[in-house]
Amino acid sequence: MALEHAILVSLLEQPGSGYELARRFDRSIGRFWTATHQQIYRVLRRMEADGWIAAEEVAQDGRPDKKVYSAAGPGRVALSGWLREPVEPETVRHELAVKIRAAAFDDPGALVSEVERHRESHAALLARYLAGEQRDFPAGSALDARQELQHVVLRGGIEYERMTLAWLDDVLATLHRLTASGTD
Amino acid sequence: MALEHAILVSLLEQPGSGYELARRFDRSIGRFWTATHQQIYRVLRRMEADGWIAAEEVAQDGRPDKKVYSAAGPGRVALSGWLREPVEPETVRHELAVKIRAAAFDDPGALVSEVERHRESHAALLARYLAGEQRDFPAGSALDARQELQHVVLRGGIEYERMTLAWLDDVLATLHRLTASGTD
DNA sequence: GTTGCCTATGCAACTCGTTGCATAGCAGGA
DNA sequence: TCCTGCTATGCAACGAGTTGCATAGGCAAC
Repeated sequence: MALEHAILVSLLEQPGSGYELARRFDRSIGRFWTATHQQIYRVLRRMEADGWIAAEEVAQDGRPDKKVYSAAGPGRVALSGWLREPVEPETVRHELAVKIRAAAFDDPGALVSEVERHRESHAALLARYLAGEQRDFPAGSALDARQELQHVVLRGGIEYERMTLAWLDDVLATLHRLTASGTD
Repeated sequence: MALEHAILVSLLEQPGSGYELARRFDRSIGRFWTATHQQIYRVLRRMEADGWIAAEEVAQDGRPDKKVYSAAGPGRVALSGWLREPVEPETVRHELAVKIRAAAFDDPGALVSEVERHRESHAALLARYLAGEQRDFPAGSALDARQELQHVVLRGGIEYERMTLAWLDDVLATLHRLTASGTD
């Protein structure tokens, strides 16, 4: 229900085509709102029909034409209204937590490599976040409102990854303890 | 795609009816996997048809009859196989983060009360987690494998809430800084 | 020179998840 | 007495999200 709003924010930050948006959703925006190109194209058409965004056909040489969208007045009004609505409770889907509880009825050791893979990918993500922070928000630089808000969201991502890494270490230690005593 | 597995884990921990499962998904399991009673009933029927679970009709007095489900052999096998598969990447839906970035194109002050409401509900959840931890896992008690794994999942929830509270304070401070300088 | 990848958009079919409603007996309070 | 709420299950319709496939030109590598 809020993909429209995520797209609007992205188009306000920078106009772009459906394809470009899909790539953004693979990178920056996708950190907190995922979407495939199918969803994006479909929602873009609906948003254009509703007047939330305006499209401009752009011919390119050596590449297919593209439709560049940008946020229109009604879109900004809709975003403003949405901002003032309370957020609906998020639906949680924490598969690893389910697996950890499931491991009690199977071999806890079977989860170790899985958790280690998670640990690696979260460590890599943290490194990327930290590099992005140094690049975009170097210490002591003056930031405008938009940058301040982007930075606080990024700090949230960084703290989330740090917390997750520490927890995964805790999980690994627990699994090792259980398999060590299980094979005694 | 993994609601089946979450239900299986819950039934292995304790057999129960669809209604009872729905209530568990409002409480413990629902912390990391949400589901409505509609989803649960539909999936239960499919799982029974696939032989993953077995149902037993239980007559009650003063209450409607219920069907009590428990995990069957094929269900345990399926769970074991699933445990050994890599988890698919989770789809992230972090509405508040989208709103924070959206606030750059509107009034950041409009978000303050929303973030404060979030803060309160996360503080309440943390308190419940900590109370549950003291109740179920008092310091120095000997735990079996199942309890150890439940505890490490709970510790994850606790650390997540702590991290989130600290971040929400960071968000509030940022919003206040922006509105203070904005109205100068 | 053919194979594979990138840009760019889209259809069709499907599954998953949500919402509203229905049934039905019992318990408790206004 | 009527209204509300709880236990217990379910149908029907809809909307959101996923998956597979299609088109179509250009580019680079082998």
